[in-house]
Amino acid sequence: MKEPNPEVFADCPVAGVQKIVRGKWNMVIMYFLHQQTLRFGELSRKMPMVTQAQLTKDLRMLESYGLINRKVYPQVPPKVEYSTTAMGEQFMPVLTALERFATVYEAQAN
Amino acid sequence: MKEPNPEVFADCPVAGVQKIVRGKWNMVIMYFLHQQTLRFGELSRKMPMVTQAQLTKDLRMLESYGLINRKVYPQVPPKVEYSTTAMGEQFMPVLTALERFATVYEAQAN
DNA sequence: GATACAACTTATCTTTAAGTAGCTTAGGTA
DNA sequence: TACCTAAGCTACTTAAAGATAAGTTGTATC
Repeated sequence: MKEPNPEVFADCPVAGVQKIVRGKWNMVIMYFLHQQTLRFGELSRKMPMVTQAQLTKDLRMLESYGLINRKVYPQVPPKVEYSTTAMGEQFMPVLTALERFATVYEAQAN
Repeated sequence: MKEPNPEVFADCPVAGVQKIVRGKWNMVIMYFLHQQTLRFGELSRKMPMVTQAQLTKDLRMLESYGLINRKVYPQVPPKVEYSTTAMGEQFMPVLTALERFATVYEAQAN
């Protein structure tokens, strides 16, 4: 989003990371994992409105973006822990900014 | 996003404004209108990959959220100007934060 | 032998977002 | 008379995202 003029701005850096922000649950996941490392089940219980299938997809997506870590313990039953990466922490200001805006917005909408 | 614990956080303030961030073109529109007031056609020409129908929808959506103004001049052919509202300006930090993150992200992804 | 556990898959269905194409309006110009 | 303009609207189609429900795995306990 550096170039106001070009007709096609495929080079816009924001375009590349927009998917993170456009996923319905990504922000919530990042919020919880920013607070603490969590197992799949723990996270799932914090977000009961999200199905396991969806949560799996979203976690994989965030992992592929390098925002979260996925640590597997070879056990039975399985144990998998999720945590934010350094890059994931860099993302937090976006969430904070949105949260701040939301607060202002709700206050005005009375 | 204030409450880490509750099972259902429908009261999360972010949920209410998430739609703004989840629209594919809303950020781009806000970016351009933040720079200057623009007519529909001018904006459309800056975003040639967006059809007029879609642009109309998105502008109406942003207007309904109170982020942009729509000023109609009763002329023929019609003239309509779009600009950001005070609330719209409050939204800018979100875009800035995302832009900053995007820059860091692209740099690392090399 | 049946049931339970955690962390998934897989398949299918529904919803939402986005894209495409053509129509409209009212006055001005060729 | 026909065509052009700006800023739409309408109807339709396609694609993407999300939701639902059931099945899988390998131990371990009842």
